[in-house]
Amino acid sequence: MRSSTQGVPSRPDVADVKFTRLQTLHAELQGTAREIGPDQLVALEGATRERVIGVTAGLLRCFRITPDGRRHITRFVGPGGLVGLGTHPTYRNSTEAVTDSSLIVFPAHTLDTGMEKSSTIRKVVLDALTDEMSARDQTQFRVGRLWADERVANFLLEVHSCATTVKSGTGEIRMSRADMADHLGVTIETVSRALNRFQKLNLIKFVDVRHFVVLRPRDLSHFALGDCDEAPTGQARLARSARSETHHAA
Amino acid sequence: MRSSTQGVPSRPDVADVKFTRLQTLHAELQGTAREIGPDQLVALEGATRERVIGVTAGLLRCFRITPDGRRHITRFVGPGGLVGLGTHPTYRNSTEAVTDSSLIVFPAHTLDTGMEKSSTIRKVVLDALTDEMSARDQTQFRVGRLWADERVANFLLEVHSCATTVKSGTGEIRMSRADMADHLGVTIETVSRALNRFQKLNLIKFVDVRHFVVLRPRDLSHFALGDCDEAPTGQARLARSARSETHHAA
DNA sequence: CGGGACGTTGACGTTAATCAACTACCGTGG
DNA sequence: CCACGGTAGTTGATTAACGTCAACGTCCCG
Repeated sequence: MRSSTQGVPSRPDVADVKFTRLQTLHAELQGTAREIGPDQLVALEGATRERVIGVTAGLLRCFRITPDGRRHITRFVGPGGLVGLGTHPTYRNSTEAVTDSSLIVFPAHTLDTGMEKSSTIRKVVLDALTDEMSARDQTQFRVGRLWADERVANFLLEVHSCATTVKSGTGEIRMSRADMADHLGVTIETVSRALNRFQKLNLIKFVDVRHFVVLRPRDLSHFALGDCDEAPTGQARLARSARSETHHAA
Repeated sequence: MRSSTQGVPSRPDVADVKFTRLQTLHAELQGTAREIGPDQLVALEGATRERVIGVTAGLLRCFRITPDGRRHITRFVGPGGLVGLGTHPTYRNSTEAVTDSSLIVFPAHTLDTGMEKSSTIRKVVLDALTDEMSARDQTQFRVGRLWADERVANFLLEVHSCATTVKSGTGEIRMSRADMADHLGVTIETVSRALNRFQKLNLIKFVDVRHFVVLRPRDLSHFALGDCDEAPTGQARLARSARSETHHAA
């Protein structure tokens, strides 16, 4: 299913590293496999955190819904990702499948005891938590300080770096426009318009509604500050509230 | 300095729990104390993560700056809070003091070895990471799916719950409007207008520019969805993108 | 061929950013 | 003591960004 089945992985990219972690966990703890279909619920916000869930294939979304019906998708969890880590007694987000997905389920207490006994498991869990935190830094920044177009561009690059089909360089958007919108904190219309604007600017090209090719990666990342390979050109505007000087180091 | 010095804490609120954790860590690892003043740098984004920093007094901000000068404050870290946890080799945010602060500094490797040896330290670190993650859920949601006024209200309630002076019920805003703005993803003007609007609506009253009393907590939390004690009244609007039905449980 | 989910596009209205003036509150030095 | 300047905060006018409303297109599955 992945390049790193047994032997040396050819080029250990991020997905491979995460996937190996999950395999390690499975080897040590003997989780139980499980298949689920789109929109099936995996964890409910507020419910007792009885299970930790690993994703081997497919995609999950973690989300919250406000009393008035707004949905916020905290994160998407793909292959190698874990849901339900930490010591909190309940799930802090609901989680459901975006697409058909394969899971490995671990009872939460086996993780707890496993961490006491095995330094391998300790490392895996800490690394996974650290990764999740890094991802949060990125998404929080994206939603917190970028304009709508920039959010979409930034997300697109994330999708592209994670999910590029090996042969063609084609990125796959595995979720609906509504999912993207609820993750990025904008409306579906805004997502749609941003994407089509990018296409008109020849930054990307849509193969179909869910598959795209990045034509001009550099220019696209100018929109996507923070995932930058390069410094931005000049089209970005200047914030007033940033402080110019930073003081003595600790 | 805090209610839980040695004996049983009178009423163990969130701050106390966190503070006790930091004390435990200090007792086990013998960190070194350190005092710093406003705007002094504690950690630099991208630099090697050599130290883990605990806060005993004051307030820190963790932030990123874009190439074009926008600043995003990921989080504020108050007493009991920790900066630099996890296994990532570098800091993922810069950190500096908002106010005069007292720190305890641990070399990162002592945390690593400490977690291998001591299950107490393991628990402390995991709990701290879990707390940080919960806080991220909250801030990400706040910035991701709330209108400007709602963000300010939500943040105000967080400040109020964490930092209320015991005697008077007065909340203290320990950072500037610019800090609030860069955390909430809005401008200083918008923050200012929101606060003054709340005052005109008799939801809060400002003692001075940094101190406020919540006059009508319930009505204020209606603006602040997610931190709600109650369901919202009717002024909030309905999102289209939330799905009505959730499917089978796993 | 009809219905429904999903996506796109356009017209319009609201929100919040921008620009700009102004006030309040320091600390410093005449 | 009061001018002076610098920082922080407020307030108003204007504009840009994006949400809302609505129509329409496309694809899929019956």
